Amino acid sequence: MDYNFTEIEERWQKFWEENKTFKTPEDLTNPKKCYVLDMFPYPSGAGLHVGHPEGYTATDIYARYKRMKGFNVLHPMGWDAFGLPAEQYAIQTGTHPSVTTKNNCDTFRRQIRELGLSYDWEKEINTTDPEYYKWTQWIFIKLYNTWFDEKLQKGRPVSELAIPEEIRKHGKKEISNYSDSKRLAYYDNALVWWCPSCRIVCANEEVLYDGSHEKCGNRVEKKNLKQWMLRIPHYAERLLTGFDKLDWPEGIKDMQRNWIGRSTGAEVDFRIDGMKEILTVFTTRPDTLFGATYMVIAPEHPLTKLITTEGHKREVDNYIEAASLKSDLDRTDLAKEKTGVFSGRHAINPVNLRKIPIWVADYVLPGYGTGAIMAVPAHDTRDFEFAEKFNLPIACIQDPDVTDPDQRKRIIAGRECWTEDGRYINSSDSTTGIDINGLNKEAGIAKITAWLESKNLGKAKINYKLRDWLFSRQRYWGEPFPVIHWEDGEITLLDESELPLELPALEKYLPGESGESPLANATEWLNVTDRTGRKGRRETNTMPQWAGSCWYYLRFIDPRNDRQIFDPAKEKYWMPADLYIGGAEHAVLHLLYSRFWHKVLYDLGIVSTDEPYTRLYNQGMILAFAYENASGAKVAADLAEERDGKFYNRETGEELRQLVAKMSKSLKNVVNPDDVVSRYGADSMRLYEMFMGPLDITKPWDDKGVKGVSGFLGRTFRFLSNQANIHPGDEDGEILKALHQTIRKVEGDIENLHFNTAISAMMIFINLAIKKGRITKDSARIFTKILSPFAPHLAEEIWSFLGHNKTISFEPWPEVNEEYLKEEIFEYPISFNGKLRFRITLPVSMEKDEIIRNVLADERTKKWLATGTLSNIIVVPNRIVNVVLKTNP
RNA sequence: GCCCGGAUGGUGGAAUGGUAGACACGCAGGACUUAAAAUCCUGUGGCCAUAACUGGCUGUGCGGGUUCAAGUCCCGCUCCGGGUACCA
Repeated sequence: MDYNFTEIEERWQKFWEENKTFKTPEDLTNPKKCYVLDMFPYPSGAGLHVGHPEGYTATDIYARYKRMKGFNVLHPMGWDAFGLPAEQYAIQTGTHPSVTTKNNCDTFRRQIRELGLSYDWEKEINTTDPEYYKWTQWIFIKLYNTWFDEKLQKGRPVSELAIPEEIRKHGKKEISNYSDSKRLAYYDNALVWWCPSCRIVCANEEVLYDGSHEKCGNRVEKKNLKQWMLRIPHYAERLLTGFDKLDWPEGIKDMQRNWIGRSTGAEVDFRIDGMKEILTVFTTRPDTLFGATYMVIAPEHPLTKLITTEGHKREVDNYIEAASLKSDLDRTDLAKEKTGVFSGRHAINPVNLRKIPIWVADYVLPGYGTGAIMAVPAHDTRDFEFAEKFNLPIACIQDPDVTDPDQRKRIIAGRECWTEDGRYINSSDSTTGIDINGLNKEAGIAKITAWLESKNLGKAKINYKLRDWLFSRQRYWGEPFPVIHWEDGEITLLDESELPLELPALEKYLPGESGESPLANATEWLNVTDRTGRKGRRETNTMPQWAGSCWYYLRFIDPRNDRQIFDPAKEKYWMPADLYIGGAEHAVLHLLYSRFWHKVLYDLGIVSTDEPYTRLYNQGMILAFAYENASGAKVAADLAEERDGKFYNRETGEELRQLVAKMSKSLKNVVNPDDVVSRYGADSMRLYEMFMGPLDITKPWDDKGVKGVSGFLGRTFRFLSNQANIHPGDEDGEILKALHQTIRKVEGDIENLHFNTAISAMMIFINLAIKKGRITKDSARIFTKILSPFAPHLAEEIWSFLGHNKTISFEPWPEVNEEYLKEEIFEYPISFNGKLRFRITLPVSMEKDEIIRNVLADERTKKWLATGTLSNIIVVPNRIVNVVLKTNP
């Protein structure tokens, strides 16, 4: 019988749908549960590309396997549908984004269904559905009403915030300001990145290092705008320690650790000569205080203007002005050439009471640490560069741990910078009584920090790079904030009962050039009046796209609940997500934001776990071959033809160059999953996606590879669907052994997400079975079961041939019978000095001595013994024998 | 610059320190066919020897090292990919 995949796949997709095969079990008493989660997609107009099904197939195999293992499985899919493309389209055509979104979701859903992915569609969610974003707004209210208790390291309701007497006596306004200063969500003037092309503010995270917007590639500018911010840095420590119990790739944990950027050091107070103000700096190297020969203060620092002396005022003001006009791009661009001016003022180094000049320079950033530094040019490369340029003194205070005597001389003379360890020199002072000479870095840091603390001159301090999260966008197509700004300046949030606050209908979606959201045009929606007649305006910014994806995994648990965000009993049962797969592009932002929200919800008792995703895995990117001709013009991939290892344009015959690159329209190398499905079938598509290589690596799509797996499925189908090949007798020993080896291999590989080798194991089995010509019905059943998570349509079809009328999806996963795997004999590789020479077949139970006797007795051994003198024989039972010879000269 | 990956046949890739190249593509030869496609069978890292069976040398980016034994562990590089960027 021919393998008619189209017919088979349609039939089973229909069957699963009609029978609600993959409906999530309602019974919460099964102790075995498995929540298998995909990063839900943004439904773009282009439809699915082959990168999507990679992760989806992996989770699908895992979910199907777990069902067969007796687990209750939650495997949902939904749409992260707020976002710019639908809004851009609305601006151009006037089509409401919800229309565009609905069409795109329909396409995605159809494509996903056609891949035979076993999602429970009753759990489908859409972040743009008011019934969904109602709860996004609800969480925002929770964030607003939460403060972070440093002592308990825990978020708590603002109602539990103790107001200090000091504040209380200043009245209501001060009290309210005080709580606002503690809330996890706050509204403030912020110097923010603004993309003039998208007319939107961007989070720091969305601005690339070259100063361009990651979404559109255009240059961003700084703008001062009133914005909503979230105090994620409060959770920095918890976000770091949370990793300990997570089964995540180390690389992703590292990326998040870098992003959080914890650094330990000390804050040190410097007196300013002739003023009562104190200049506090943060340093990771308090041990180098004796080498601090000048200070640098950021132009934006509140003390900068104050400390500047009359004679330097003009110069400093000009510098501040210039720095404020510079975009951060310029600031980074000029990184190679540092700039700065002298303030005219000196600070007093607390360790030796020497006066050191205070400079103003923009290589010190206002947002990190205290916005001012002590400069130790001898032991910090940036300070060294600056000092060299402006002829500032460089005082080496550390005899470096170097072997090169010339280098050591240069360092001690202050002609070269040394940032590693060494022994302190010139690091004592009789007036202040501190002395760290002779110590190394670790001991020096400890001693100086303790001394600073004892003299009340400073304290140990931990700093983080992580900044407050800019949480508003000047856009229409996002969640509206449940916020009203009153004419008297008060800000109130809607009551939970007033949610959702729906997006109003608009005629024009274009945002204002000054940073006004298009919602400012929705007059009727915008203006509100309270009972007392006080007038107010709704917040016109909307939430960023991250908002909806921060918590969607929670709504999947109970998506139709209209009274609660979810039923707590269900949350307790299903959380945390046992497996979460998606692209590494979300390694930092989505995962960090999402963990942050989750921890807040945990602190408030809304969720039962501290972390949302137990096991995370990143699929690699799928690249594709692209072709260009001699002049560099791209040629569509399907026009390229290979002959003798060279590539030619099928139509013009000109020679082409093959490239491997990301799929893109401009390279004309996009592979459309629909084409693959119609040519080879969904099962082949699934199998190829998994067979290409390890899930986590970047790999190129090659149509020829699909042929390989499709051939395997065809052979399997033809072999197992032919009654003549299925016999009623006892199973052949070799087949039985291979079958059970295959079960074990496939099971272990699925658990480890090594799908490529699982597939190759199944290929090996089928090749053997075909060679043998027949197998028993039992073997056929077992093989069909282990194949079913990978190629579910085909497996269902064969399962029904084998006489079953129920779905294979819940058949128990076959057990490995160790009896069949036992070996009587082992073919020992015999090597001489590590080089394999020949093999001897011996019983597995044979003792070492006996093995050695057998090896020595072998005719072929004599030949090799003649090349040297026998010195040792290593026998690793059932593995290898290595004869060690001393070679004759 | 710093952090993290990676480098294995013509290609994608396999290998708990123990038989390198599983499986698949491609290629070559053969069967079926009027022919092609499809399908099936055989071979396939490189080099050398042999009529052949077979035998030898060599081989996992480069250079060292540890070990009876290294693709795998250690040290030093090169190149490629990802992240990050004056973070004090």
